[in-house]
Amino acid sequence: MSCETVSKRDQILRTAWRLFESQGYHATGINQIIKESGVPKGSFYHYFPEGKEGLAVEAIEAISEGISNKLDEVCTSQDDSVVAMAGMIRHIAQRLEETGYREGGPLTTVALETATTNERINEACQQAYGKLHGVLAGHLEEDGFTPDDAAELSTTILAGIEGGILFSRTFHSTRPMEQLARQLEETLTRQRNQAREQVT
Amino acid sequence: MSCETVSKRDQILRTAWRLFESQGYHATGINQIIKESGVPKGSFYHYFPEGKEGLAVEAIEAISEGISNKLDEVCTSQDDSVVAMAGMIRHIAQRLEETGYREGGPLTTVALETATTNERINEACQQAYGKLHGVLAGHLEEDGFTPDDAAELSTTILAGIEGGILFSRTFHSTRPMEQLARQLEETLTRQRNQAREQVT
DNA sequence: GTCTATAATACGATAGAC
DNA sequence: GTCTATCGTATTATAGAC
Repeated sequence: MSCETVSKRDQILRTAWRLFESQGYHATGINQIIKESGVPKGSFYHYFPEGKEGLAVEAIEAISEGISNKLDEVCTSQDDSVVAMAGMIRHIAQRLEETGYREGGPLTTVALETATTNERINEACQQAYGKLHGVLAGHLEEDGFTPDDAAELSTTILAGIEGGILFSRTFHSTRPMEQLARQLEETLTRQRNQAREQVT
Repeated sequence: MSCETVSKRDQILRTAWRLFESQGYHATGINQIIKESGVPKGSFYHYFPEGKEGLAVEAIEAISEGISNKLDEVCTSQDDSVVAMAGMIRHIAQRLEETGYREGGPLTTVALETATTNERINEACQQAYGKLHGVLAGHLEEDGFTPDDAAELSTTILAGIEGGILFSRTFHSTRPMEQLARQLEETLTRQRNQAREQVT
């Protein structure tokens, strides 16, 4: 049977994703993943013959797809990409709060843990963040920023968000994310208006 | 003998600090720490009866002291705190590059790994980041920002730096940190000038 | 394809000789 | 105070029955 309502493979992937997000890569063991997903160990290695590392790479790719689509969706539904960004940040803050500050930054911890210690996972993280950066920069361009400014701003914005996630998780508070949203909204709006003036 | 040129205790602390910084908390084992610091296992548990967790807390406290002093020093030596911040960011970028993107964000990874899974270490991280935030906010106030603005800006700046460290480490490039420095310099200078105008 | 039992190894921590 | 040998218990991964 290669198909069910939710395949066992997806069940493993989902559980792993959640655990990597809340605990990090090294603190999450295969035993915990199979226990919480209710899948026997043998099946796990049948679906993921490359073990924990292969699982992590696939989980990151799935996460990447999900959050890039989400970001694109939010930015498209709002004609003002700056307002959309602030909304996105507040949305993450809400998710952080709801989960007891365990979930809300799906890649942050794993990316840092593996940046210089696991080449395959690091590559997956680079692709994931690269994709996010591309989506955001694209929307900023559509919104009046020059390509160079949009690219540089995207980096700064994403860095702010990742750092905000770090602080909100560390202090168990949505405040850092809220302050970030307000600051970005203010700064970016001014910066964009300036950019638009130069064009006309 | 409780005193040498560099006590064994400090040697352990230093090695642990470096390994936690580059690999994270969970990926760093006691065995590796004692091996690289050249201290027998028995001695380790003599000096750190609370084991790995106690060691981490002490390492974070030592790190906190070091980077807060460094930040204070840099901000004091420069009469313009905004320029000082940009210099600080470029200094971190240089250290990241020199160490192959292994060192440069001493707390970032550990803080995320333990945010919701280890209360003692999380508290140590809160204190460390709180101290940094206080130092930075103080200098921004001296530099013309209102207390409220200074506090909120400090959060945003530190978040940007932590996120910048994440991206520079992930992409093995100083570019994210360089872009961040430029953006902050520009944005903060404008914001400060506006704040000063409102006073007069 | 599915699952259990187990291998091989590493972990943090300790006991006890010196 | 200093160090070695070792204890349980984790870990990832596999072998082999069904």
